[in-house]
Amino acid sequence: MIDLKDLRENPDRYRHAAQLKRIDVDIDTLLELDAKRRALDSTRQQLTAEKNSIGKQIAQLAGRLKSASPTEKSAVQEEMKNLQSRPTELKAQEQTLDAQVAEIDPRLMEILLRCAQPADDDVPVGRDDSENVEIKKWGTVRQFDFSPKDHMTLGSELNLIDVDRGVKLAGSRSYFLIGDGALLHQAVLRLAQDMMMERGFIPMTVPVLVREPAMVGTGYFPLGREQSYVMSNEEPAKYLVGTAEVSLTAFHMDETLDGKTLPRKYVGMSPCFRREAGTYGKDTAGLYRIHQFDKVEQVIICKNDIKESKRWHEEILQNAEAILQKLDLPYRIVKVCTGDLGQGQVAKYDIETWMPSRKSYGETHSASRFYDFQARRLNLRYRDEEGKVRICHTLNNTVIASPRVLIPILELYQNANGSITIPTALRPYMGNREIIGNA
RNA sequence: GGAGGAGUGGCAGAGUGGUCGAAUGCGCCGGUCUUGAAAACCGGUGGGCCAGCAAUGGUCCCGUGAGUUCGAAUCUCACCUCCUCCGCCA
Repeated sequence: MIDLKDLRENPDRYRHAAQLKRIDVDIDTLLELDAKRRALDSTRQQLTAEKNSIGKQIAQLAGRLKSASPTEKSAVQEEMKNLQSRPTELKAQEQTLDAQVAEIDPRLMEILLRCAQPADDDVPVGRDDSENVEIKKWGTVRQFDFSPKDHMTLGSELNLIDVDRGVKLAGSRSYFLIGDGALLHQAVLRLAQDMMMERGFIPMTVPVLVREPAMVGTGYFPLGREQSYVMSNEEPAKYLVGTAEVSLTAFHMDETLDGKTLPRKYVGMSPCFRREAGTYGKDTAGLYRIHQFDKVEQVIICKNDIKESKRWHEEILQNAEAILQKLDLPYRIVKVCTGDLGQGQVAKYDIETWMPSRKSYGETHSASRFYDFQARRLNLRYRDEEGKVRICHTLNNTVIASPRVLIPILELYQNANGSITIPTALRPYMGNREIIGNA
C-alpha cells in the first residue's frame, strides 16, 4: 500500500506513477474521499469527546450515589437524569456521521489498494517488456553441430515428460514428470535450497493455501485476483498462492520485529499455482507456461532504508546468478521498465535464460524490491535502535523455478545420440549419474 | 465431524456495567548504592488515526465485527483462533 499521507502531499507523484505503470486509478476521487473522511472524523471526535466527558460526570455521580444519604440521593439521581439526555442526542448525530463514513471507507480503500507505488528513479521508462533494458549477459550460447531437439521431443523420447496424460487428468497446461524427469526436477530444487542455506537463508515449508489478507498484503489482490485459484467452499475463502513469496513475506504479518533481528532471510520451496488467465494461445507448447510448478523463492525483510534495500536487491540477484552459473546456463539480466513493473514494485530485474527451442532468452527469475509497499499492507513493522516503530522493507527473487528451468537444461545438455548429460552440480542429487538415456 | 472450555499490555495474570488504557508480578530502560557486577530501593515503560513546528490535545484499540446501554474489557449475537475429550484420517 502506498502512504496516504504522502499522496495527500504529493498527488502528482502518484498520478505519474500510475500512468507509467499503466494502472488506471482515480487519484482525484481518492483525495476527495480522503478529505471528506477526515472532516467527518474530526466532527465525530468532537461529539465523542463531549459524550465521554458527560459519561464521566455520570460515573462520578454514580459513585457518590453509593455513599449518599437518603436526602442527597434523590438530588443526585435527578442530576444524573438531566445529564443523560445530551448523550442520547450526540449518539444520534454520531450514527449519522458513522453511516457516512461507512459509505466512504470501502470506496476509499478500494482506490487506495489500486494505487501504484512510484518506480525508483533508476528504472527505465517504457511501455512493456519489449522496452526492458539488458544490463548483463553471462555464458556462451551453445552452437550445435547436430540438429537439436526441443525439450518436449526430448522429454517424450526419454519418457521424462507426459503432457498428454497431464491434460487428460487436469486440463490444459498440465503435465507429469516421470522417472529421471521427476528426479531432475527435484535435484534442481534441492540444489537451489542448499545453495541458499549456505548463504544464510532459513529454509521454510509454507502454506500454499492462504486467506485473503495474505494476498492483499503482498499486493497480489485486488488487482491480480483473477490470476489465483480460489477455494470457494471455504468460509472465509482460501486461495492457492502463485509463489511462496506470499507466505514468506506475510509470515510476520501484524508483527513488530526487533530491529536487531533484521534482515530476515527466508528461502521457501513450494508448489505454485497460476491461472494464467488471458494467456490463451500464448506459450502453449511444452513446460514454459503451466498452471502448477515448484519454485524455490528467496525473501528478505529488512530495515526501512533505501540504501539497504538496494544492497539486498543486488544480493538476491547475485544469489540467482550463482545457481545459473553453477548449472552453466547462459543468461542475461534485464532491468524491467516502468510499464512492465508490478503495482507495488519500485524496481525489478528479470533474469532470462537461453532456451534453444525458443531461439531466445526466456524469463526464469524475477527479483523485486518493494520498499515499504508490502510491509505497510501487511502491517509488518520493527522497532529501531531508538525504540521507534517503523515499517519494514521487503524484497524477493526466484532461486529456481522448475520445470521451466528444465527447458534450458534439457535442451542445452542434450547430446547427438538423444541422451542428456546431467549437469555436474546436479549429479550429487541424482545418484552421481552422468547421463540420462543411453550413452 | 460431535461435545465442552478459553482468548486482557513483551510475558504471566487480576478485573463480571461506571471515576479502566486497565491492578499486581516478571521482563525491559533510566537512576541511587557499589571498585565493578548482583541484590535492594526509586522512577519510567503499547500501538493506530486526526490536529500541531513542537510541547501537547482529542479519539480508537482488552481475538475480530455487529448490537444493548447515558456508559461495555465486563451483557447479547456472529465470526476467527487455540485447548480438552470423542470420531475419522496422510
